[in-house]
Amino acid sequence: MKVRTRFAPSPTGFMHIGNLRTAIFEYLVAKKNGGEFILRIEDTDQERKVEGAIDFIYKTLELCHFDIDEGPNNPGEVGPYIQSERKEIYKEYAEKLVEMGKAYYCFCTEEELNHQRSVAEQKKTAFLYDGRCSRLTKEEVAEKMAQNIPYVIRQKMPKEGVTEVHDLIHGTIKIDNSVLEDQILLKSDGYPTYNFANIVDDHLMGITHVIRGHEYLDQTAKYNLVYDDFGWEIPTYIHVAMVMGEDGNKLSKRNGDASFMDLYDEGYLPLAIVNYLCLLGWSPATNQEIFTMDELISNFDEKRLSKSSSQYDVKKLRWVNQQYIKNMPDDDFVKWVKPFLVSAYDLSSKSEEWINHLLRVYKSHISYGKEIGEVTSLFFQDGFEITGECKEFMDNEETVPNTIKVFCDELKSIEKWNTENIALAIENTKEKANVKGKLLYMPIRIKISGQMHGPELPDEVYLMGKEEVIKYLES
RNA sequence: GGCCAGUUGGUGAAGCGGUUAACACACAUGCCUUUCACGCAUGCAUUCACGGGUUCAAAUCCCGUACUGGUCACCA
Repeated sequence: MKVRTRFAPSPTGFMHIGNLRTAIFEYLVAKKNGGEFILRIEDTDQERKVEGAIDFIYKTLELCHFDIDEGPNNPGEVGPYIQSERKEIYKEYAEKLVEMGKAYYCFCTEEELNHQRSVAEQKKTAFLYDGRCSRLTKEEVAEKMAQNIPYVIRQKMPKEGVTEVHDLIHGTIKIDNSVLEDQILLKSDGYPTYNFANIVDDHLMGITHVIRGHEYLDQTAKYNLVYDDFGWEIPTYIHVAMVMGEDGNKLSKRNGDASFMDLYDEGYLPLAIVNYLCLLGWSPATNQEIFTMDELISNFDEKRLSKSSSQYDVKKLRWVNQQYIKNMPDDDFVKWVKPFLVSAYDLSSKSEEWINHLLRVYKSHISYGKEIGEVTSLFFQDGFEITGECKEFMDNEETVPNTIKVFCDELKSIEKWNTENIALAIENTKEKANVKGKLLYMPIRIKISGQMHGPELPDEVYLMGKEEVIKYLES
């Protein structure tokens, strides 16, 4: 049987990093087995629906290089792929269960249930729906229907025994049936509950591996009971451990960097994010850490997924991202970072050539796109003060004034402004001023930038521009 | 509160009864360099949440305790 996995997000216009990680694992399981990856939109909660969210999901998955074999925008045989368009299907299946005697109509109102719930709470006992509507006679049901009393469809759950859940990484889990409530399959608005829609869709769409967050593990017993009632084959379950925030708590939207788009906007490369996310809760059999998508597919092994949750760590993400940056050809790098520089500074007076030179110089200095702004700030500052260590150096070394004077004269005589000639000017200064090492470089560096560090001096001088440098040297 | 799962250094983790407890990030130090970054080198868990048991031998198997997380909706 062909392996089919699915990614089933809600259309909220927001891609949480934990969700994306689940999608990655789903994608890898499918592709590793030569199977198919399906996108299904779970919008049974109409209130949370956001305009354009489907395109947003497609865009995100495309950025991450996931090929969607079937989905709302590229349907296959088993559509529709949007749950709100499948409303009738769920109703049909729910009613089928009623006919089979495995489910029943329930006319209890929410108020009644809430009341019962609060009574139970006062008695400090767990509340489970008592199943009173399952005892309604055919006639009573017909009568209530005729009166148009709103109803839900509930599944009859066994009251005794245990239900076993087989999970690929957790093994067999046993859930006591006595804790299971007669679950609602179809809501009074005619929409299915999330769980029921999931089961029906997964079966009808031929999903073979259900990969989802650990928080669904307990609920899986309820799933199995529905599969059993229909006589459907239960899929392979893989419950992946959750991702925690850097503070050890669950990731939340509040935490800005928990969003894929936020990371993307900050200049993290989608494939680097995917790569990093894979390493959270999964480890390859070898020590390799940087993978192409193809390598990920061939190396992935769901049996090596971790049982315990892991913490999101930006520092490691930065490192992974840096590896990707390092591996980019220079031209690609320039093309990619430029927008981040553009959004940080006004570059209207700068030439294309200048910008490219600057970006190349800083390629090994940044670990994410936005960092380019911080790291190049000395070329965009409006003047500076020489303080602290720098001032101390300038004041205490006798050779400083002369070195600067000599270098300044050398620069003035340069005809073609390029790094080679600047390097030559530095060479000449070394001889004429008879200084070398720190005493040669530092005075210049400090005088033109107010800092003791920066890129290679010829590059720094070059990028600063002749006029500007001479202005600082003579000040 | 009931139930379910998890627990190896600051972080991600390997480990599957006998290893000096891999590897990576981070951190520290050193080298390289005019400096920063890059790169390179070295160091960083006497111990695997804790307590008991099984065994010649336990991070690895069993039991209990603690802690963490999840779950108990006409939300997904």
